Amino acid sequence: MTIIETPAGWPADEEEALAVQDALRARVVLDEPGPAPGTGLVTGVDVAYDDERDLVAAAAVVLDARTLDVVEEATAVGRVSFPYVPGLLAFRELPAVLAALDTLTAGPGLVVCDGYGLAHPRRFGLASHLGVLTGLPVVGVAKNPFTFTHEDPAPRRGSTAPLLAGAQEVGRALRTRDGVKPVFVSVGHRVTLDAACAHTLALTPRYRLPETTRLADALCRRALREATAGQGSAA
DNA sequence: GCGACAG
DNA sequence: ATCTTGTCGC
Repeated sequence: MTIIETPAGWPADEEEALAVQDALRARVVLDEPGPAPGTGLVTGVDVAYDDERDLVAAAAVVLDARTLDVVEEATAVGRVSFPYVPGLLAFRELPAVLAALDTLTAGPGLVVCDGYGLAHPRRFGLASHLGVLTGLPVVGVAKNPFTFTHEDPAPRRGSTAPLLAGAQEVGRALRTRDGVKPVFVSVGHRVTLDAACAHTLALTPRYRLPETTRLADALCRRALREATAGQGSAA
């Protein structure tokens, strides 16, 4: 496991963060199909917090996209560097995620993260931001709707309903299990929405959430526990 | 102005 | 995100 270093020039407040989103938004690539679902590597990333101790832990779990077997794992621990602000989640999560990704031996392949990409107030959510900073293909799979309205998808696995920003489809509510609440998929970088949904379905043979998300979630929580173990909160 | 609001 | 008991169902 590694220690997180906040990237140089990382925004210190909301105003700077908004300016960064404005500057980077144009670098998002939306016209590449991305890797074929079920092939190569897929990497899940997630972050857990201990606000009490001002600690954050990130995990990256690399899977064989065909078998969903774990190929490699990485974690990183450090200090929280930005508060949670809706629309600015990337500034809170990415330093930790980047640190974890940096320690991977193999290329991560396609990255799946919790949260949104294009389906964002300024069309530059966490998944897009991560894609632009790393150059990797990234998709966002969120557990809850953000600010976009949508119809309820049909009850069968695979059914979708568009997330609409006016007339633009910025993402999809995707049913990954029969009769279970959908997940919310959007494009991050270098992947199409169709492919992002196909990847999400390939990663959900059994549960509502992608295996990548489940494994990364479990791993970053464990990393946080281990970082906390034995450490009193003495000042 | 007020409420809603990924993790 | 995180705090938390029991409970319903396969």
